[in-house]
Amino acid sequence: MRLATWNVNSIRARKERVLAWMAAHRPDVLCIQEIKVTEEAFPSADFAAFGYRVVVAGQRTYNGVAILSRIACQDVVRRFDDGEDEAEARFLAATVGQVRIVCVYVPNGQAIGSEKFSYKLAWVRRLRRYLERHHTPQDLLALCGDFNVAPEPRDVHDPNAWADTVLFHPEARAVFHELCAWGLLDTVRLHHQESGLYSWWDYRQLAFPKNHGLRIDHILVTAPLAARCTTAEIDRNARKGQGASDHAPVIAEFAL
DNA sequence: ATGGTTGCTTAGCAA
Repeated sequence: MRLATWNVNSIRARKERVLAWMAAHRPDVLCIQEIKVTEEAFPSADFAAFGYRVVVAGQRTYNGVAILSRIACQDVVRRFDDGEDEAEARFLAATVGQVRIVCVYVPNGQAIGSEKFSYKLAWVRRLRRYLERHHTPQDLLALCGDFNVAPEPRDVHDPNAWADTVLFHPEARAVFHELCAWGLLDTVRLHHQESGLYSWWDYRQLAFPKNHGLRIDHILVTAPLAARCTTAEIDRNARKGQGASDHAPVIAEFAL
C-alpha cells in the first residue's frame, strides 16, 4: 500500500497539479489538507474520473481535509465527538482495506501566547484522547497530515530562529511528542536520519530555493504498521515551480 | 523592526 499526505493549500487552485502528481505516483491513499471548500464544492468528479473515491470533511474558505482512495473507504468519521467545539473541519478518519486512516490539519496557532496557540495545543491533546477512546497502539493505524509542528532541531533549517514560533515552540513540540507517545512512529525517521528534510517552505523570501524549510507534515503509524513500512520519502519536486503548494507531499509504502 | 507571498474573498485575514 502506498500512502501519501499533502497540504495542497486550496484544492480548487491545485486540482490540476494534484491530479498530475497522482498520475505520476499512483498512491493507493492520499490524505489532503487545507482544501478550503465545502464537501459540495469539492471537485469529486475529476478525481472519480481518475479512479479515486473521495471522502471530505469540508469548510468554506479555511481548513478542510479529504481522503482520496483507490478502493472505497468505510466507517467515515468527521468529528472528535468529545463535547468540545467542532466548528473547524480539521479531522477525518476512514478505513481503507485493513488500515485505519486518520487525516488531520492541526491548527497553525498563529502566534505564541495567542488564543489560537492555546487552541492548537488543546486540539492536539484532543486528538490523542480520540485515539485513546477509539483505538489501541496494536491497531493498523496511520495518522497523516499537516501537524504544524517540527518535532526536532534536525527538522528545522535554523532551529534557534524558529524556537519562538508556533511551528517549533517547546510547548508545540511537547504536545506533539505526547501524541506520539500514545504509540506512533514517524515513518520518514524510520528510514532517514539526516537533517535538511523539509515538507514546508514559506512562499516568501525565496525560502524554497534556499531550502529554508521545516518538516511539519508527517505520516505517523502504530508499531504493527511501522514493521511493514518499506519506504518513506518527502517529494520536494512537487514544491518546485509556479503554482506549487507551499507544502510537499510525504509518501510511505507498506508491505500489505 | 519590517516585509516578503499566496489564496479566498473582495480589504483583510490566515498561513
